[in-house]
Amino acid sequence: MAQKNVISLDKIKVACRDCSLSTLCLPMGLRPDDVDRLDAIVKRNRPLQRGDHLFRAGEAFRNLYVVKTGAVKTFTQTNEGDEQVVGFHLPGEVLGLDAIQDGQHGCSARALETTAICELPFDRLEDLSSNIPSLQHQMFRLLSKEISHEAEMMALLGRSTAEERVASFLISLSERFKRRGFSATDFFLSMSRQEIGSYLDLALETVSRLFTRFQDEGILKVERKHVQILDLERLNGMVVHPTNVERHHANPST
Amino acid sequence: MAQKNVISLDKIKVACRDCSLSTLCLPMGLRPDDVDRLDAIVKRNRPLQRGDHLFRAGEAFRNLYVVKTGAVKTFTQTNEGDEQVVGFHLPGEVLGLDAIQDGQHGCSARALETTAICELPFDRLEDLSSNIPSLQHQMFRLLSKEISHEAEMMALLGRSTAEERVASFLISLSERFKRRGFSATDFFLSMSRQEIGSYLDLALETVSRLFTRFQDEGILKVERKHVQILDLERLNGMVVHPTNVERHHANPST
DNA sequence: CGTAGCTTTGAAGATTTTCAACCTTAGTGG
DNA sequence: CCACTAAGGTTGAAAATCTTCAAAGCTACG
Repeated sequence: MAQKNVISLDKIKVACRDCSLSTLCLPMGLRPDDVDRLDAIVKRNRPLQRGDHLFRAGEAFRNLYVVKTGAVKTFTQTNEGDEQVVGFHLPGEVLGLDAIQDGQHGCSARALETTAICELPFDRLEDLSSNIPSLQHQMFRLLSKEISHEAEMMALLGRSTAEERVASFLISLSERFKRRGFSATDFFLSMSRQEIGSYLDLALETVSRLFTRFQDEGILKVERKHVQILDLERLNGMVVHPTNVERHHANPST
Repeated sequence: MAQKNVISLDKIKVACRDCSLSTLCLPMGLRPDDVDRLDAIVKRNRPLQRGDHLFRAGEAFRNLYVVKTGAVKTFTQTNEGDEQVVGFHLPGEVLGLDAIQDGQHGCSARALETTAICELPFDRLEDLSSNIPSLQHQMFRLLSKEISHEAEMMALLGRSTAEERVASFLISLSERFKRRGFSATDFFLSMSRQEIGSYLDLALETVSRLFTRFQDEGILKVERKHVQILDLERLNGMVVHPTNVERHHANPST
């Protein structure tokens, strides 16, 4: 036990610097000593292999998880036995936020490839947040960000043709890779066409066909899991963007 | 000023008891004096009329809002000028949680009918949360609940035929009315077919047709905005429910 | 090298949207 | 009090989109 702690204390800091730290702290700085206090509660486990579960629907909620490297999918299963992909989680992104609510995971999470994870015991995170106002603020922002992100996803699933959905999906991946320092135009999909389809509510064949079409149109180069975006502008042009400015058409009440 | 405060102090408590209180406090009790401290920051404005804005996309975020009576829709506008309904908010439900993230509202909110609202200044709520651990916990739960709720919505939009979507929509309304003490089987829709369609990503005609069909099948009685659910069981049977138990089919990794 | 698991592609079928017309209700003003 | 209008709702038919079913190709792994 003691030994494990000694070993992990160093590792923890390293782990924290590149995952929980960037997620929880960077957006609005904590004081260095507060960062250390946060570091101290982070746990880092051995990497997950492709197909390993991070948690399962119905399990008790204890930790938030931050993806360090690799990729994770979250999903539910319907009473008809098939899987519904709820989300894909890339490095720097947090899982488990939906489970705070009732202390139980509402979906399962599995590694799509070899994946390193940081573990944040939620009860300790709450204690810490009580004592560090700026951490509390970060936590609120983190949760809020997740809400915004899902609202965006809904808007995407909401107003979209298959073309728009696949385009949005690729743009989303591109932006998320970019934010974490990877190439925005050349990356590998860690998920199958099936999983993409489940996520976007499209048949896997439709996803495949769209990839092919985008390639024919010179927008992409796709070779199985390897995607290169050749014309990001045209891809962007396919999706309907929400504006922040409300247009004034006759207001029913005034 | 002084007079306004005197007047509002009483009103506030009443307002709080039936909106922010039930949302923020009831799920896991705060101590009575803490409830009073929460009460003290709640503001209550004059009711909104149908069509009035509660906030607009792009505005600075200052407050969370709790619907006391009535109904509110949130929506964005696309660069093509049409409106995308993001959510409907019934009594007891909270708006604005997505805006904590970057201090700016990402969608607009408008009253669908005459609506009373409680206003919670977020900065004061944060201060209070720092000092009242159980309130902080409630806030985390509240945010998490919103995430879960949106994940559910995504799952709904995700794996659904038009029939499932409309059925789920009605079930959702039914449950939310029930939770707040209204009839679960007899209610008025405060939104138009157009708005329902926008929310569910269906043409308004499709929504209308489904209502008609459900009525022909004896599941509903619909007369414009007035809906009666005659066979909730059959309605439930239409939607694919997520299970909490993950089925074991061949695990790709083991 | 063979098999299993993705992926791609084609063609038929189902669902949903679009366009258009018509109906109903509530509100307005003659 | 009634006709008129505007907004929302319903209904039908054609067109577009997406799914399903089926078959075949490709890769990776043992």
